[in-house]
Amino acid sequence: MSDVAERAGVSKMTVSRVLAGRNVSQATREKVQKVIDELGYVADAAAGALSSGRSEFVAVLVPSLSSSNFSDTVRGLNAALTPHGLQLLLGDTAYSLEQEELLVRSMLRHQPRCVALTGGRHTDATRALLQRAGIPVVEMWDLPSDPIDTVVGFSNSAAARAMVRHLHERGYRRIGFIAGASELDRRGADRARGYVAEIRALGLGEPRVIRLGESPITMSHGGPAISALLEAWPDTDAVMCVSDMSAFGAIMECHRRGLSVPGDIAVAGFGNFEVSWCCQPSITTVSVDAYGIGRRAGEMLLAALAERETGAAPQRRKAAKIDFSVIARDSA
Amino acid sequence: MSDVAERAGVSKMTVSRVLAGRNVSQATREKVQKVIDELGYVADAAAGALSSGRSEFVAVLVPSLSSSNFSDTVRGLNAALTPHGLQLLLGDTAYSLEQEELLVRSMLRHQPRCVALTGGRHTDATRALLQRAGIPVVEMWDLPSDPIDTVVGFSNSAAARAMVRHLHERGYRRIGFIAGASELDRRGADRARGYVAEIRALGLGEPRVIRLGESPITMSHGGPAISALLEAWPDTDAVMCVSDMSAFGAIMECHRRGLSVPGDIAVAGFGNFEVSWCCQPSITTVSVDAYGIGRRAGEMLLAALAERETGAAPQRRKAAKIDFSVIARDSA
DNA sequence: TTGAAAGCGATACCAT
DNA sequence: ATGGTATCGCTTTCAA
Repeated sequence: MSDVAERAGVSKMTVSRVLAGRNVSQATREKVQKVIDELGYVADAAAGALSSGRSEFVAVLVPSLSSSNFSDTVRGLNAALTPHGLQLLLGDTAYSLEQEELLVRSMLRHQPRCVALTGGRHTDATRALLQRAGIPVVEMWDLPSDPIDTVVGFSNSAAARAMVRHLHERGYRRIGFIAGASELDRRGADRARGYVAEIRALGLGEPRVIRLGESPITMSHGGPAISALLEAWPDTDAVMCVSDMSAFGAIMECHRRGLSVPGDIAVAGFGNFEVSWCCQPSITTVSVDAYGIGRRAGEMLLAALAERETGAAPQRRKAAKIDFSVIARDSA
Repeated sequence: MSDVAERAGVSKMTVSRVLAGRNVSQATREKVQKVIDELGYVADAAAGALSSGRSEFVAVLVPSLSSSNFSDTVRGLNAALTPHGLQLLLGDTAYSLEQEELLVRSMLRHQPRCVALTGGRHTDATRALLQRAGIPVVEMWDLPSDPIDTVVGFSNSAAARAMVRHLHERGYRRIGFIAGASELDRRGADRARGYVAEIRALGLGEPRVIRLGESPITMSHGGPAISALLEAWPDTDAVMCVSDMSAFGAIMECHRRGLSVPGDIAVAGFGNFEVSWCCQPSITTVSVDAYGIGRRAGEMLLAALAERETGAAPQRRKAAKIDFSVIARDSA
């Protein structure tokens, strides 16, 4: 920057102002910009951050980067935040709260302006870290009862219950559920709990739950899972899956077995992924706006940031409830 | 850090050394660590970067975050680099070279240790910026003739030609190709070119190319595309798709039309995505190890970094050719 | 093994 | 509208 200043015959401060786009006369600005371009000068963000005490980072933690719903959420966050000059610092927790804690700690070193987390469960240390950092936090994809700060999500359990009711209304009575094997995926586990609760509420007998495969649940888990389900409860007439991915895998397995969907067995998914409406038969599912969750979360963080900027009284914590809806298609 | 130093009764330097895990006596280390934990102290990475002149960032640019092959590549990079304390700075170029330039410029501000780009084409300004930065660069998913630095990729054109030959060997003679509408996806365009070249080489008549949909090409593009193809050339007996996603969409459309795959028409994909082997019929495709590309790219960057560390003579630029192979399945 | 001082490259703040 | 100076929090370097 000194170089630029010298060559342009101005002070460093003026160069800094040109870069920030603040009160500088047209003539000076052009003169300085010319030198910047000639030299290919790129300002050092670390120095800027140190000096101003604020970075342009937003820490974002998702359970998996290769799961289409979370990458859609990341796109939403990106869309909301990038125009404001913010840079996402992305972390993949692999569905582990410990990994999340590690990543939060590491990201906090970069003094992010705010943090977006997935889910409503975190280690105590994570919460403490975030508390101490004193920056806006948003939790996504869930509705925790004890939020850290703001929330953008929905009740996974309620969404699953809605699907059970849908299947019940369609006349299905012997409904199974295909879940992941571990409790690491809290949202998946919540869906399973919602299924069980509604099955009980409707008096549909004992829940039929198959737990199979590590998160993220993918297409390839669906086949073995529905096989196991039909083995355990051969008279099952409908299957709910924790995700459209496994629903698709389950339907493909039905094709292989010569079972018609929904004729012989109905299959429902969750998430309204692209495959659910491209698949033949199209898959009945719960629609959740993954991109919208990210977008909304981004907007809430921006609002919180703006609030601090203006020194307004810290509003009370907000929770944005995201709508979900059962989309009836061919498969159930 | 001063706080910690004071409370622990040592100097700032000692605290710094504890954090870096360098020559500090066991007793001092424990004493300092205790204070750090008590205070919940988190070192400021920006200050560290400024002082040491080196960050822990790696800039990574992909055309799309919500495309499973690129997110697999990102996972590979992450797996290779994270254990070395490096932090990915992820950018989504939306298949635009201009956007890529913008992101490179913005990321260079953080003084990344190295850069991973997708594809072999970039604006002149991007190349100049990277040149000036003087840090290791890797280009992925392609084999450019004029690489910036190192390369981890394969020839998309050769891969497409291999698939044409496979279909030819299987007896198909009237082979079409489903591509995206724009040239923005260079790798997709290369595949289309490879298809045309091989069709010509084998004397299979005029190429039959349908260009439809913006990148990233998804499942929903496949149905309309194969419809258009069959409208233009009703006697087509095999279709190659630029991606497994569109191949899947095309197959689903065939089901809807009552066409059997591959009986009435064969369909081949590209990428060996999960859907290609879960789908019924399973999809013949070109297998490319997306995760491996990322992993390998990460390792090459680490090697380049280590080289500079030791001050070794800058090796000549390396290009790692990634294998691809045609996987024959049920659909073609 | 530990400490003191200098400085990394920008911005905030106050002057002019 | 522009410039001078202190300073952000750490690491490097050198000394003890």
